[in-house]
Amino acid sequence: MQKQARIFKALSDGTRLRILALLLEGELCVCDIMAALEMPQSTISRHLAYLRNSGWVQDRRQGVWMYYRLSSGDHVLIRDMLPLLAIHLTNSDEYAVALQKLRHFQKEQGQRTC
Amino acid sequence: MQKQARIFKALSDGTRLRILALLLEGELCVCDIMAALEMPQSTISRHLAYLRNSGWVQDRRQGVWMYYRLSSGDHVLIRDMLPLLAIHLTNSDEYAVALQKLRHFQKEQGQRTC
DNA sequence: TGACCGTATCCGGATAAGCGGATATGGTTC
DNA sequence: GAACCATATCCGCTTATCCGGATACGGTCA
Repeated sequence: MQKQARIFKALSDGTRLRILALLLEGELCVCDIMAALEMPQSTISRHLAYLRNSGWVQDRRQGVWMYYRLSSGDHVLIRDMLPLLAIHLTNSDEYAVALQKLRHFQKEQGQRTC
Repeated sequence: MQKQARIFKALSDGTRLRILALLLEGELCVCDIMAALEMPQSTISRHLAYLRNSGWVQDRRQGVWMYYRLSSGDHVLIRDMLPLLAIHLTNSDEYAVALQKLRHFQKEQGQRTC
C-alpha cells in the first residue's frame, strides 16, 4: 500500500492542494503558480517535484519555461480521484483568491511568450 | 484547505490505510486490529486516534472494549472517498494477509464477549 | 476495595517534511 | 561566449511524525 500512501501524502499539504486546484484549470507554468499563490520560487518548485514524483502531474519544457499539467492516466487511483478533487477543491475562498491572482497575473502579462 | 489536507494526511500512512481497509468489513475492536496487523497496541491505538480526529472513524465503548467503525456521514469529502477506498484498498496482497489473520483471530476467539 | 484487563496517553529518540535564501543548471539572445 | 532568465536543487534550520515501551485510565469481577 506504499504507492497509494504516497499518492495520498501528496494531498496532505495545503499548498499542494492549491496547486492541484489551479491545474484543474489547465496547463500552467511555474511563474503562474508563483503569482497565484504568492510563495517563493524554491517552495513552488519543490512542491511541483513532489507532485510529479507521486504521479499527480506531468511537466513539459518549452524553451526556458516549464509547464505543468495534471497527469490523468498515470495511476488508476489518481484517475478515479481527479473528479473528486474537482468537486471538493474548487469551492473554498482560498481557491477563489488564488484563481483571481492567477487571472490578474496572466492578464497583466499580456501576450507573453510564456 | 486545511481540513481537507488533514483528511488526506490520514491516508498518507500504510498502517492507517490497512486499518481503514479492515474496517470496510465492518465494526472491529482494537484487539481485532492488533491481531490482523500484528503491531503493538500503542501503535494501533495511536493510529486509531488519528483516524478519529480526522473524521474517518467513530468509536463506541462496550464495557472494556472499544469498537471502531467507518464514519460515513462525517464530512462530504470522506463520504465521496469511501467507495474509492473500497475499490483500491482491497486488492493488494497486504490486505489479503491482514484479512486472513483477522479471520483466524476471530475464529480462535470463538464466542468471546469482545 | 483490590486485582485484573483492554485501551489511551506519555515519553524520548529517530526520521522525515517543510521552509526560503543561496547556488547550480539549462536554455535563449545578442 | 557572455549576460540573462526561468527553474531546479542544495543547505541549514525548524517543526512534525512515527515508533514502541512505560505508564495512566476506566471498566469489570470477585
